Amino acid sequence: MTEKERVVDSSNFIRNIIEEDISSNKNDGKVVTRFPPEPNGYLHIGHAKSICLNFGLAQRYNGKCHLRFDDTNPETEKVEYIEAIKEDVKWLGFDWGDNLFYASDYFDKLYELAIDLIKQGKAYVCSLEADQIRETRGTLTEPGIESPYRYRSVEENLELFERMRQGEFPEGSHVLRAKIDMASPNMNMRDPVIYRIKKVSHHRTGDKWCIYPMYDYTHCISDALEGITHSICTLEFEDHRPLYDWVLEQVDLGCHPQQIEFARLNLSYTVMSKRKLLRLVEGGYVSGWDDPRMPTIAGIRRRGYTPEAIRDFCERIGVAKNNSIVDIALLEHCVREDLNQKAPRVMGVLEPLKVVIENYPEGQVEMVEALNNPNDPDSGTRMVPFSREIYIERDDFMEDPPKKFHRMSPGKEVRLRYAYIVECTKVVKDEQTGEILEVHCTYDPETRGGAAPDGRKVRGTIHWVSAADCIDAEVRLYNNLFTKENPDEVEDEEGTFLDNINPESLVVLKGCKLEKSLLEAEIGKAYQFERQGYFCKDKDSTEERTVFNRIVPLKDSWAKIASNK
RNA sequence: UGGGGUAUAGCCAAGUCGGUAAGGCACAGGACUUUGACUCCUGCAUUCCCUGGUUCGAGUCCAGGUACCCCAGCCA
Repeated sequence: MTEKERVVDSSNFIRNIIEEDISSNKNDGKVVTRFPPEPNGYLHIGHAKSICLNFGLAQRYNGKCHLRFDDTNPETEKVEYIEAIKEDVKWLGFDWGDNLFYASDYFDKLYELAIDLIKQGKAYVCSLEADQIRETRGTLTEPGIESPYRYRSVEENLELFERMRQGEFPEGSHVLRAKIDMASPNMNMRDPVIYRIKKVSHHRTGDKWCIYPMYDYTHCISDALEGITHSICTLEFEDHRPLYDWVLEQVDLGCHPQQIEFARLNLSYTVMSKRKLLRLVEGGYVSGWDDPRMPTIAGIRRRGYTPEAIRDFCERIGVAKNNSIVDIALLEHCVREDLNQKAPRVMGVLEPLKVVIENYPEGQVEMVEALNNPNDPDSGTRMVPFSREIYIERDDFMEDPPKKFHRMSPGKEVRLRYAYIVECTKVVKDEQTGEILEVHCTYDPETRGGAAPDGRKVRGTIHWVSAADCIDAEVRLYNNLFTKENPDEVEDEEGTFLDNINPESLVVLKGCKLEKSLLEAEIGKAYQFERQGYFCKDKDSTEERTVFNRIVPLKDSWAKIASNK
């Protein structure tokens, strides 16, 4: 383990539990976890926390982590999601090996065990309608009322359940319920439904079944069948733990995993629930599940975030039972830290301003040598064309600059990175509007490469691109999707999180001028545009059109100073 | 007014047997700088939700409060 890794290697309560279990030789010292998504949507960074936790624990303790699709509700699930989820888990850098499972693999066994429960008198077919079941469940403060069907004979239950399976009854006419305690203060224990009739075909089992088991019944048994030792889930399942344990005690599979709950991830300035994410997509507020502003794994990947950064982030946020909202700045920090190490540097001008170097020979082009990554001595150099007409960033020129402005302004010297030291001699403006059209400079031929042989100090260094030798691009700048740390905080009662969408979450820049070497950039590969941020080519790029995404901007202490004025 | 949880800095979060508050992010200074980036220094909780109690000693133990989150799907 390197020094850096040790820094973020902090313990958490789950690791403590597992370490105690290992030292007491519980489960023969083995650790088997699982990541159990329902294939009814795309994964987001909250799932990444769970994936990193479960797979990470397995790695750390030489165990295994299964990928298991919790596919018990065919109405909402699709194979398309299964494929997307697998891809996301792989992209994050985890490997389930042979341990790919589906709850639907266990439908036969689950059915068999349900019959067992009936025979034990622990489950019964209830013929109440859905709202009758709801009405008799009681409230948070009042106990429920027992179903009139609660004491049906074992024979009758067996027969009815079999007929449910055969498809003899319409949806909603009967369910199988566990017989526990209608007066339990825990609502989950008030004779929960464990099987319901759904006459829909399943994406894996086809039309074999028309009854499907419920989560509470399925999940614990699936865990036990797979020999899971630690079944880690989020806080809202804490109330379900007694039911998890109850089911396993009744069926006795010789394995009783321990359910442990932790707090799900919330991030500032974004939303994480499947429902809200779906609304953003369906309402056209974003371009799709992989819109680079989305906190989905697909969005994050397209944006250019790296799996390494995500894993580091998940390590740093820790694991606890506290409801919390993590500052998105931490995620961005992790992305910058990772990209700073590996992203090749390049020059790109986002909002171009033409500069003419008056004393530079017309038509001359010379190649200047630039470092690919000053922070990585092994990254080598590249040659960048320089000529009489170049573009610089509009922000890097001010006709009448404030005190600490170290960039280009009339009469002041500034360095063009890797090229020459220049001095602004003239500003050309539109006579009508006063807009600055171009700037003229002279260069000092003695300063090739940017060094001053006489040792004179030049504070500012700016990036540039040769006008005749650059590519035109569209650059998409992304900002927080919402204007509020907590998007659910709305002004008036009628409002929703959608009212807090940041109108500047996407800013499209056209006519950006990029260093020619970017022509061959592969989609998704991160580059640092020096002094700007990290960018990657977007999949929307074509032969005719180059599109880059801004992954994350560089920190900008000048912007802070300037905005304080 | 039932049950289950959680409270340590602006945001995360560690804190085993009670021994005198880790770390990261953010923020603020400074150094360095051919990226106002990076890196490097420095600062940032006399106090752990509150009130009592036990103790030589309490974030840790005890008692009583308070605040917030979750639960009444034939969703997971």
